[in-house]
Amino acid sequence: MGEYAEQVFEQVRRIPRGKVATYGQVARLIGRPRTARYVGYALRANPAPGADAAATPCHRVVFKDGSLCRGFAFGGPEVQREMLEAEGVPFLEDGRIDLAACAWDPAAPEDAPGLPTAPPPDFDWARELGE
DNA sequence: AATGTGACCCTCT
DNA sequence: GAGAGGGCCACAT
Repeated sequence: MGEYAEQVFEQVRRIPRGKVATYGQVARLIGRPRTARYVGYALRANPAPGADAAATPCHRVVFKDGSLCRGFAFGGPEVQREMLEAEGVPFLEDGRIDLAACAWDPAAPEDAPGLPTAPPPDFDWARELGE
C-alpha cells in the first residue's frame, strides 16, 4: 500500500465514535489539500470494509454536504447509515448527516475535556481546518 | 510509457 | 445559484 493510502487510514482511524469527517478534511490532514477524490480512492482499497470497520472506520468519512457516497460502499448507503446511527450520529430529515452536530474536530482530541464544539450551521469548519 | 478512471472539492463562469 | 472544469494519487490496461 502506498504511503498516501497509509496516511489516509491513519487519520480515518483517529475519527472517534459518533463523529464523522469529510474526504476533503482527511486530505488536508495528511498534508494533501485538493486530493479529496483520491482519499476516496485510497479507501476503496480498504480490505473488507465491513469487517475492518472497527479498525479503519471508513464509514465515518462522508461528503462535505453530509450526504453519503452513492453506489458501492459497505454494501450500500443504507448500511453505512445504520452503522453511523448505531454510533449516535444524528441524521436530518432529508437523509443527510447533521455535520454541525457531529463533525470531527482533530484539534479537539478525545483526551480534551468534553466540549460541545458545535459550530453554527453556516460555519465553514472544513475551510477553517485547512487554514 | 501513455491513458483513463475513481468513496471529491473548490473555483470560476 | 447552477454548471463546467481543474486539481493531482494510485493503479489497471
